[in-house]
Parts: sequence; C-alpha cells; structure tokens
Amino acid sequence: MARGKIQIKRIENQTNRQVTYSKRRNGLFKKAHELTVLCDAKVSILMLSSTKKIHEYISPATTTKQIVDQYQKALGVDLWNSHYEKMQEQLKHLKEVNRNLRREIRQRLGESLNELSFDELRNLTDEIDESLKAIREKKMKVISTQIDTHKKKLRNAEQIHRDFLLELDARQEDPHYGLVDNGADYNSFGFPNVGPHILALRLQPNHPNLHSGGGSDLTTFALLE
Amino acid sequence: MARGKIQIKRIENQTNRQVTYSKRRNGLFKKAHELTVLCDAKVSILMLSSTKKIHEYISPATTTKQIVDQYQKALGVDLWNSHYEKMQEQLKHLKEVNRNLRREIRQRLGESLNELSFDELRNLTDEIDESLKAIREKKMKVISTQIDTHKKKLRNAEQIHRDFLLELDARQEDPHYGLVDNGADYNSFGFPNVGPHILALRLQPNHPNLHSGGGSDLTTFALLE
DNA sequence: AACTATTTATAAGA
DNA sequence: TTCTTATAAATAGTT
Repeated sequence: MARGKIQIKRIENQTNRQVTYSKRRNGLFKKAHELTVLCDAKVSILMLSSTKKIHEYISPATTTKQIVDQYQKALGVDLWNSHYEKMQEQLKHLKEVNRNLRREIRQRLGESLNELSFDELRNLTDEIDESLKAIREKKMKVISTQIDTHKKKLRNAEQIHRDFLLELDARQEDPHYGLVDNGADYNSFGFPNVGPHILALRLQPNHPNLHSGGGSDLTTFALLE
Repeated sequence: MARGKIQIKRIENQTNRQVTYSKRRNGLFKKAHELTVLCDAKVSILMLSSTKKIHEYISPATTTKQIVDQYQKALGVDLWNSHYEKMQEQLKHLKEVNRNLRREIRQRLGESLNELSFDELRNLTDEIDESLKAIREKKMKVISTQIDTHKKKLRNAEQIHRDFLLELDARQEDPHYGLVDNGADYNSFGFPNVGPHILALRLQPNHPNLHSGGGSDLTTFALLE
C-alpha cells in the first residue's frame, strides 16, 4: 500500500512474508487497541503465523478467557464441553471406584454383609482367614526379632555386670589395682536398666522403627558440585 | 485520521462511538483477512462492543475453537483452569483417598505389612479377628436360613408327592376320574432336585469376584489434547 | 530497523 | 447506515 499497490494473495517469498506478517500484525494490534479505547470495546485477537508462532492481543482489564467465555455464552455453545465431559466422567468413575473400595472394606470389617451371597460370604471368610494368618505370622516374626534383640542386650549387660564384679573383687584384693580408669564407661551401657529392659518388651508403649536400617541411611551423592 | 486528527481516548458521544466502532471494526476485519491471505496465517478476532454485542472474525478453513485450543497448547496453560482447578483438585483428592483405601485393603489381605508398626499389626489382627467372627456369624445365619428354606421346600415336595400318589390310587380305582389336567405343573417345583439342591450349598465351585470394582481403575486424564 | 512514496483507512459531514 | 472526501495512518519496497 505504498511504493506500489499489492495483490491480496499469499506472499511466496518466505522472508517477505515474515516481514509483512510482523509489520501488519503490529498494525492490526494497534488498530485493535485504538478501537478498544475509542469505542470502549473489548477485543481479543489470536494469531497463528505460518511458522506456527502464536501472537495475541487482548484489551486491557480483561482476559482472553473472559472474552471467549462471553463469546460462548452469546452463541449458546460450549466449545469445551468435551473437556468437561471427560473430566466429569473421570470424577464419576473415581467416585464409583471409591464407593466399591469402601464397601469392600466395610465387608471386611463385618458390615454390610446383607449385600453378599452365601458363596461370597464363604469366600470372604476364607480370604480373611488367610490374611489373618499372614498378619499373625508377620506379628510373630516381629515379636521374635524383638525378643532376640533384647536377649542380646541382656547377655551383653550380664557380661558387663560380671566384669564389673570381677573388677571389684580385684580392687578389694589389691587396693592399688586399677586406680586409673581404663576409659570404659559402664553407665553408658545403661547397666542399672538391665531388668526393666526385658519388661519393656511387653510394657514399652512406643517402638523404634523396625526398618530404620533399610530406610533413611542412604544419602545421595552429587557428582557435580 | 482524516478531516482532522483525533485523540485516542473514549468517544463520549454515544452515536459517534457506535459509528466509529462499526467503521473501525470493518477496517480491522479487513486487515485481519488481508493478513490471513498475504501471510498464510490464522487469525481469530472476538470483539465485544460497549453495548455487549459480539462480533467475530475467523480466518477461512479454521474455527475459533481450533485457534483457541492451539493458543492454549502453545502457552502451556489452560484458560479454563479456574473451572478445571476444582475438578482437578477433586480428582487428585479422590485418587489419594483411593490409594489409601487400597493400602488398607492390602494390609487387611496380609500384604504391605512392613509399613506397619508392631502395635498397628496387633490392632489389625484384633480388628480382623473381630470382623472374621462377625462374618462367620453372618455366614452361619445364612446357612441356617437356607437350611430352613430347603426343609420347607422338601416338606412341600413330599406333600405334593403324597398327593400325587393318592391321586394315582384314585385313578386306578376309578379310571374316569380326573382325566382333565387341573393345571398344576408338579415339575415346576423341581421335585426331583430336592436332594441335590442342598448339596449345591457346599459344592458350588465358582464365586463371583467380590472386588470387581477395586482393580486398576486409575487412569490419567490429559487436560490438553 | 529506518525511510518514504504511495496506498489505505477513516473522521467529519452530508 | 452509506457515501464523500480531506487528511491521517499504514505500509511495500528499498536502504
């Protein structure tokens, strides 16, 4: 429109096309903005270049969503219905799954049994019986592990006690024996607590995590620092 | 831009504003179309006038939805997030709940027990034990109900049998007696199957799946496609 | 990215 | 709304 009239048809030269796109895009956006201000209108422009780059103009104090929403409202259509529908189906499905899971748990708790046939009841009994066995086994394993641990601690404590008595004897026989402390700190072994340790097996209300050894001791080593 | 320069600010005269809106709208759409053709681009313009009328330009061979969808994809955002957010949160929450329910079931099945402390194991054992008792009770109730039912059926069938024999006797004594069938269909009571019915109570080999709803139901929902 | 001759858009008036 | 037209603005081709 200057230095010669042009035909309105695709510009074949790629560079030219890009330059014109850029110039006219700015022109269009400027005009859109003037329209916004002069006429108190709201404008949304979305553009996709031939190279699939996207550009956007949106009037101040509004959003593309607002305008598209109003557009949809005005036209009485919902372009994104399919999206909503999918999500809604998902929600519905998850709720259904949830309901089923809860029912299963209720039944395993011995509730809502009227929903079940006799065969299902029998099946459930057998299944829970099996589970109970497995859980009891696991419980016994945990118990025996704890007992072993405490037995070892007990043996250790008894040994310390014996050593201690021997040392006392030695001192009584030779008052000058062992005046210099050899560095062993008997108290650090919790000697006075040997008895209660065993009781703790049954009375201790809280337990250290049994699996701490396999858990949080591994740290990640960063190669690059 | 002709017959005098104008300031780019809201046109206060309502009529003037409307006229300018109309003229400039046409100008904008014309420019948009030229851009479409010259540069092989796609343009979507949505406009809302101050009187809330909507106008639209869309490049040929495309739709507003297509362009808005591409726009969303390119920007990696979802303009309808606010709408979707709630739904997504709900989905997330339901998935989390489902995960927990599944874990609970797994533990009740005797799996994933390493996650539990000894106390939790003990609680679980007790709880399941209680449940098992309740389910066994229920099962016994069902059994006795079924036995009662079958006893009644048996008595009924026996009565029918006796009546039948009596009728046969009557016919033999008087060959013209009861030639017209009275409509009762003795077989419909399953008379010959009375015995096996009771056996079926214990021999039925297959069970419907109790947990059909609880399988691998979680799927990921892609918002943007 | 800047220049500028020329075309195009459009403000005001009818 | 549409037409007219003087003038402002946009821009094609060039540098």
